[in-house]
Amino acid sequence: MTTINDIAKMANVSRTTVSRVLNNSGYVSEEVRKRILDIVEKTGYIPSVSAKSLRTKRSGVIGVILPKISTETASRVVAGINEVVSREGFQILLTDTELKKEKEIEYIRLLQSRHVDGIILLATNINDQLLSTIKEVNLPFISLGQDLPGITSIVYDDYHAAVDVTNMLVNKGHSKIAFIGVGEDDPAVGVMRRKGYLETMEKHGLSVDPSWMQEGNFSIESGYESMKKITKESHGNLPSAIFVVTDRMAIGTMEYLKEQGYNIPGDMAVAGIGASVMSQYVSPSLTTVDYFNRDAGSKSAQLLLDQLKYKNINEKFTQNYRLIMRDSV
Amino acid sequence: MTTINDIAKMANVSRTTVSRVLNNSGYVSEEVRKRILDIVEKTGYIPSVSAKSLRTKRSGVIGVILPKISTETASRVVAGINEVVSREGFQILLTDTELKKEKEIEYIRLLQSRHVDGIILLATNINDQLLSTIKEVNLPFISLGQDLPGITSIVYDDYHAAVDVTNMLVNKGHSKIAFIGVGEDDPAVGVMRRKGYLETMEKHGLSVDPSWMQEGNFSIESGYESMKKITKESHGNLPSAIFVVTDRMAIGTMEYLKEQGYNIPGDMAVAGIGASVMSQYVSPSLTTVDYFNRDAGSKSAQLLLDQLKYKNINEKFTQNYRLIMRDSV
DNA sequence: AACATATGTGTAATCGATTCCACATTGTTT
DNA sequence: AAACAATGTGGAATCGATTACACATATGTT
Repeated sequence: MTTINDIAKMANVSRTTVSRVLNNSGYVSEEVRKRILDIVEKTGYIPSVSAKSLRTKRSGVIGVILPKISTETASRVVAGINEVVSREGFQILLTDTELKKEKEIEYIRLLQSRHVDGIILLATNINDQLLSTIKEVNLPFISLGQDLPGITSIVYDDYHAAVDVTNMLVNKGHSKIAFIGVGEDDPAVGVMRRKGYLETMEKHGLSVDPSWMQEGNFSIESGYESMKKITKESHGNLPSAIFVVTDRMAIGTMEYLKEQGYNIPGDMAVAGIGASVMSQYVSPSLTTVDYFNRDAGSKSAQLLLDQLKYKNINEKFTQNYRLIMRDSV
Repeated sequence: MTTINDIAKMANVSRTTVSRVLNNSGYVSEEVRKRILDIVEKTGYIPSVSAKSLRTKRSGVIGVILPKISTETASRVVAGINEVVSREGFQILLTDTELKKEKEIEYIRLLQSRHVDGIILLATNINDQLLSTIKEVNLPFISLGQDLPGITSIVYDDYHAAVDVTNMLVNKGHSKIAFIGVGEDDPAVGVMRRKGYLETMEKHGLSVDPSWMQEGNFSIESGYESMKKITKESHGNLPSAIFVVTDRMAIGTMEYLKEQGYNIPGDMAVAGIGASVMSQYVSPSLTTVDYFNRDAGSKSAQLLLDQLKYKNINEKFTQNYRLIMRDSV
């Protein structure tokens, strides 16, 4: 490896001067600058990031903590983040909690030790230990998808999206609307979407049979099983529409229905959330909500970079969304 | 930030001793070890990775270069890589070339300057400059998906997969089989899959109308357009089956066919490669080839770690695959 | 008892950059 | 012509770890 000292020697200057050229700081004569740049070019010299970051306390890396790496949402968000940060010469250090809560905290600490310049967390839950860890590491921090108190958060409008979907189903003439959600430890997906559904049903004076509310775990399979449960447990009091809180589970739901010979949307209307590519190509195509994940990713990244440059702002942002009407309703 | 010096002072020892405790090297009395560990625990001290890696030349990070971050293949591969490396305490530094070849080289250099311990590259092409750059950085290196001469590569068996798909279509009674491929600068997807198709057609003595061979760019849209071209340009000599080299393009192909009122597989059989989740849920479900991307990812990671520990092996591995018969054929 | 070996700890050099300070030269202002 | 500012360059400390080497003490072997 060639180092700054090698370059200095070759150019017959001190390493101070080389550093000045490389960082465009201080005075350097045009002649020397050119000489140094030529040598840098020729040797393909690249400064050691470790040395640089040891000295400057900045690494040019931002840490991203994902609940699950191989999901469409995650990869869209990462693409959005990458778009912004790479433009400014930053790199992404990826970590995957595999949906285990303890790991969120563990990875925050780990990223800190790696001197990342900031962290973007896609949390799946909220707890005190998580919050205090975030406070402790004291780094520019963005929460994406969950509203973490005291921390800059950019959240999806889960409540209103759920309200809109439910209203839309009601407006289409449905009064018996079922719901497949996820666990309540996830405030965004588990709590807010369910709340939007329940309150809208109530507002319209529509009753909800207990058997109509099932809980999945984000997988296609769990959507399939939940739908099966509804048909089994509702004893003839079958809903005419179902609101499933994620596209993947909605796909599973549709699979079961199709398998059982139900017509979609004739016998049962289905709506999801997520606007996965798949939702467009299943048949019938799935009515869903687009959360603009990629935009959410770039926005988080932008906010993080802002925090890095200026103050530690603590603000809340709500991402907007769009209901996509398709053939499943 | 607390440093090793702070810990040393608090424990009334030299930083050498602290380092020994932290790295389990050399002799340290049980008493001192305990004293130090207690302090480390209490202060939440984490060693600076920059300092450590400046001194040791190892970072605990492995670099991954992807052609496109938000694809199913990429996220599966990354999941596989992550599974293996995180188990050994390594982190992933992600970069995305956005399908631009120059960036592959640029990122290799960049990862080098970040002192990554190794690199996994998902290349989309091969050229001399790329090869020489890889030689120069002289790091444990794995190429996934392309066979790079002189470099440990783990490749998909594109040729035989294409042969199998084509044979399968022939065995189903098709003799007029079209093909949608990608550009030839991609040796794996562009060249090998086409070769498998052409040679198999030839072996069966089947002719290929020039209009039956189109080229897309991996996008769903380009599959749609290619199919449109085939119907337009074949002047009545329409194929009865089509082999599309990626699932996404195959989905686009099916879209066009369905839109035009063709029956799949009655009027036209369609086969893809990739086993995307989507392929399972479109209708009709798509016959495709499963490349076990996740396994390929973990295998690459495992090989990289092996190289790190032992020698710089230079071997070639061929990943196996599986033809999945579904309803589109 | 003499010597070798094992155990425990510290000193100081080192990794490759950045940056404060000093110093020299040149140009500008009074 | 003296004083001052602007420009250009280098010396040396520094960031926070690792590690070769030296040294002291304890233990074991003949």
